Amino acid sequence: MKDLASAFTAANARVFAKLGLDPKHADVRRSDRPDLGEFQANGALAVAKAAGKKPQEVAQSVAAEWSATELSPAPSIAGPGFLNFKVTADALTRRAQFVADDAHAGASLVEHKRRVVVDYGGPNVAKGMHVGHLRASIIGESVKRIYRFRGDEVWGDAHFGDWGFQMGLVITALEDELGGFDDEAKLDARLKALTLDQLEAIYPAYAKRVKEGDINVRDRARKATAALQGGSELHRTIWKAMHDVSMAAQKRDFASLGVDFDLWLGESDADPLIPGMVEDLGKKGLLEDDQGARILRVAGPGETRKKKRDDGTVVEVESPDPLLVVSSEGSAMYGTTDLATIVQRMRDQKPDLILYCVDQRQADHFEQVYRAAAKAGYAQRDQLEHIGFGTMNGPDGTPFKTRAGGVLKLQDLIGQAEEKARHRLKENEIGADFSKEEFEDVAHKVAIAAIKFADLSNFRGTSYIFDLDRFMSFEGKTGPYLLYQAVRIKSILRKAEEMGLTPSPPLRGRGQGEGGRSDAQAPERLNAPHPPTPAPQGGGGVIAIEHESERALALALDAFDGALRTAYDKKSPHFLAEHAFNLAQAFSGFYTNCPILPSEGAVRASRLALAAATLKQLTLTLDLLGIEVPERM
RNA sequence: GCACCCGUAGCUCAGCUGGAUAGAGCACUGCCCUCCGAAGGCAGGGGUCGGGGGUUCGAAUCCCUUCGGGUGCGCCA
Repeated sequence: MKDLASAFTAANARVFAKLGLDPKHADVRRSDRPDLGEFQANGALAVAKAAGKKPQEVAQSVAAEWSATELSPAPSIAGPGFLNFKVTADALTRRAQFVADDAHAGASLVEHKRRVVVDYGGPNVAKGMHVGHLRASIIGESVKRIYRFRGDEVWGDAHFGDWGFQMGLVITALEDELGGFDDEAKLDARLKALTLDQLEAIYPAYAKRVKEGDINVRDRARKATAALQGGSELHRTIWKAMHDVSMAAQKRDFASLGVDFDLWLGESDADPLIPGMVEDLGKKGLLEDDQGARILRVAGPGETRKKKRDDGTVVEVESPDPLLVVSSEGSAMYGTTDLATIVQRMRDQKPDLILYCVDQRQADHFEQVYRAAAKAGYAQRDQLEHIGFGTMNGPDGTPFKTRAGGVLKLQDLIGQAEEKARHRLKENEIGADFSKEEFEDVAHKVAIAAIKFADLSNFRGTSYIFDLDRFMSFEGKTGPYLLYQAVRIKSILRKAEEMGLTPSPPLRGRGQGEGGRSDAQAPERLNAPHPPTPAPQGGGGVIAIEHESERALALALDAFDGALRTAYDKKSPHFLAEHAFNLAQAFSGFYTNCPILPSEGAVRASRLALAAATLKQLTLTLDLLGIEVPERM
């Protein structure tokens, strides 16, 4: 069953077609003038010009043709030709009942199922997870869930940063620490004792030295990089130890964030494909020698820009810059690895689409890689898409730093949020009767909900200011508020059960007893087959929409599919975050104005069914954002 | 220097394939708990949508220009 806006649009398109008007202007959407109608169509104005008629006349003929539909009475005309619709109680009730009975809460499937790889997270072997990885992980996880939920076949890939110059740099640092790698036993012992904390300390120190012009370190690190990529057994052994210790720590961090991958691959996994790929690129005549390196030009004819050189002179160069495929040291660069990863994915997953959920600042880089892939025939340009996002900033508006100026570790950030959650819970006298385990579990869920919702309620493309106090507030547009609303409904449904009231079908199916599970189960739930037809209606909980607040709630429930489709099309979870908040608010109004348990008979059954449907859809929406709802809080 | 992104209420942000009176949260003011969780609800004040010009019946939205902020620009990833 279609959502109401789609049903209206389809019906309106038929009317347009019948009148000889272009149906593409027939779009009907939720009204932004609720005083005039619940849905609106503005197409009469646009189409009037093309048809050489007056907007008012077009609107009148459309309105006249509409009179017979069951969806709505004939629309009213306002202003120069706006059409305003009000849904019939019948149509709205049917829709609400469908959402209540549907295992997917009214969400539609994609028309054409695609195979999609979502590349996100992007942790770095030599750097622990910090706040910089937060957005990539949170947004990517949500995009992955949204795509999967709509019916695509989806692989999430962590794409570890475990290759390239950074590895050579850390190996060089270790060489200095040990005074060389000649003593095998010493090296072995050192590798066994290696921790991620140590890697985290080593890497920035050496990166800084190179950045400050230590050519000796730079050249040794480049040689070490080339040796690693060249298959040196010593270098591979050291790399493996670093890789393993880092991977274990990263997996723990992802788990606590509620982020999970189908593929735990890294840049290194694409390395075996590089020699063959470089050879192939050479054969295709795409590579050129340039200052000792081999490059692949991706700019089209006439694509140039001006560039300022270090000496101050300005020259005209091609744009985008060529992709540097092989460095003058003979090693593979970032772009080379990314290109090889495309080859690998096309071979293994055969995706129709690869989404890269990576910082917006890398837009130019991906443009180079995508163009190179298209030129080489590895993928079509429109199969590759960069889902860029802005930075998470501190109060000063620049990328988030700790007070000391360093990066904040992910675990410390989560810990801070949990601490605030504990305080808030205690302040509100929640959880006094909880076991320690449940209390900690709730605090963790509240913390994660706060962090994720704050991130996902902003459009991904823009940067936002991180303010933990604001995010952790239990009031307003926050994660904790949404959890509160969901938990409040759970509480009502529990009471209803205690009163011996027959739970309606959706309550049994999903709403109750679903929380408190591990994160690992979330993707599995979303993998559940999407039923092509709604589940049969149960005996209890027949919905009847009477009160104005019930109407508002039903309209909010109906809007889920539209929000989901927009989030999918635009790869922007914030449309779903917005929906979750609207739904929670609509429920709150309903809760205030329409007593559920204190009412009786059919009214109570209907309201219970509405509450259960709301919980189901709210839980599902939050799940698509990667947010878990506790049983109580 | 060139390119891209952003500038909307006191603050944090939506809206931007052009459409009616520009929205939300916080903060502020005032109401509503003998009633299912008030972590709530309702009402109100608050805006030259950075400035200027243009296209259009109609511009926060499209084009040009200007100012302010951010980011990127081959041997890091």
